[in-house]
Amino acid sequence: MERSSTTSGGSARREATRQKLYEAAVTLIAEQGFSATTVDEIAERAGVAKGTVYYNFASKSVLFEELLRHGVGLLTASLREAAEKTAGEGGGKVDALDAMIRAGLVFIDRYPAFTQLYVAELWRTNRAWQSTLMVVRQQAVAVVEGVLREGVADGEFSEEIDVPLTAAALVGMVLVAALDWKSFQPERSLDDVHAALSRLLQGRVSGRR
Amino acid sequence: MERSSTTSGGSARREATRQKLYEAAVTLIAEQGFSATTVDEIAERAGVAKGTVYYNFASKSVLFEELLRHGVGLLTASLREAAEKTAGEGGGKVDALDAMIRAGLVFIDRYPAFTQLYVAELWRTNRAWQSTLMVVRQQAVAVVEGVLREGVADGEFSEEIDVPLTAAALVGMVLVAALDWKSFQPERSLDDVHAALSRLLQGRVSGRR
DNA sequence: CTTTTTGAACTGACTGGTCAGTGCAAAAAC
DNA sequence: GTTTTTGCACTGACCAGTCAGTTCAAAAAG
Repeated sequence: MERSSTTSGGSARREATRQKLYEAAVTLIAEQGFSATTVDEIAERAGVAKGTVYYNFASKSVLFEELLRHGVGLLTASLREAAEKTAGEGGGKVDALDAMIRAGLVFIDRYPAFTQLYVAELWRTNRAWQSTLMVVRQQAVAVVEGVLREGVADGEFSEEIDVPLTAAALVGMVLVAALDWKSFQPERSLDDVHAALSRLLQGRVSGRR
Repeated sequence: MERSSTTSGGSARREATRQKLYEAAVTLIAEQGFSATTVDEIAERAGVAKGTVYYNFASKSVLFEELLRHGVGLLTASLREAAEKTAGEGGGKVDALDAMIRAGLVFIDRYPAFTQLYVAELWRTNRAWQSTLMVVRQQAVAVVEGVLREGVADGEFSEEIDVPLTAAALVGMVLVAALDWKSFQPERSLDDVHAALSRLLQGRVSGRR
């Protein structure tokens, strides 16, 4: 008998069903929230019987937790890749941060619903999946913190910066700007948004051009 | 007889009950989300019977909407005051932004639950109070946008900045940094957090001290 | 001053509906 | 032959909203 969770076990067919369920759940939960989304809705949107949901996941919360892990895994990989690429090209840490901002924007552009849902749940307390969220948050923020720390060590960034706080602020800057972009002016191009955030990152806001 | 507070009649007693319900609702909804919070819980925490909730508010959603309006009203007033004060002191627009960052932090420090709940609901779609949220969001962001626009007009900020996007990014920076502060390192002082964000705002991250 | 009336505010048991999760036999896929 | 999916009926808990009745302070009447 299969156990859910780890990536290795499932057959290709099962994996496809799981994927469909993730996709259905992510948009519904992003729109309505976890509690307001019913398992029947998820099954219906995925084009699958309700029993199948429970054959593949132990419960609604477990489905959600695995969805979180899955999504943040993608984001983290993408951020890391961006940072490593600029390092390979001999860019400084500012370039690495800039590349990560872009990677973040690309991610949000591709998976807006996931981002929405993540933000909505992250700072809640007293929820079943709280510990999962903490782990998953740390994974993503750690990549940014890593780059900041290396920058301080290199002398590229001031020693006075507060690494965890600055990392959180940078993440927040990208997150909120991107969600606003998607929600309120979706016609803007990614490059446009990226340019605005780059400018802010590099302190080129004050002072004439 | 007492005659005070907001628009339209409402006895002092009634107003006090409403206030208790707001306070009970804000923490519960911040912790658990709107749908997962029951009216019974809100009533119990407020020390009031369930019927009283419905005597004072037409429905659970209406209670929530009025809570949102109430909270964002406080924030907006606080931001505006901060901006005007620096203007009176002859500070530049960067000082105004800095003062608003501080005002934002003070607000979040005082009402963390409200902030949490606001963030969690802001980017959801298809919800009953969607239009309320939009109005209320615009109120707050408009204050920041106003200062940015004035700064561009004065020549203090580059003409190339994208006002709405930059405003969103600044709000996000403060929001996420503050929520992280409250959630994960609550022992930090407000000044500490403010200093870190100021540094980021003024582009004093890169380059040795 | 005392009694009666009024009505706003509040109460909590109750109702009708919803939903997570179960059970299982049969079909489909592999 | 085994794994996975289906379809559907069922249960038990939970919950938003209702409503008939209670409380009580202040106004009106005596």
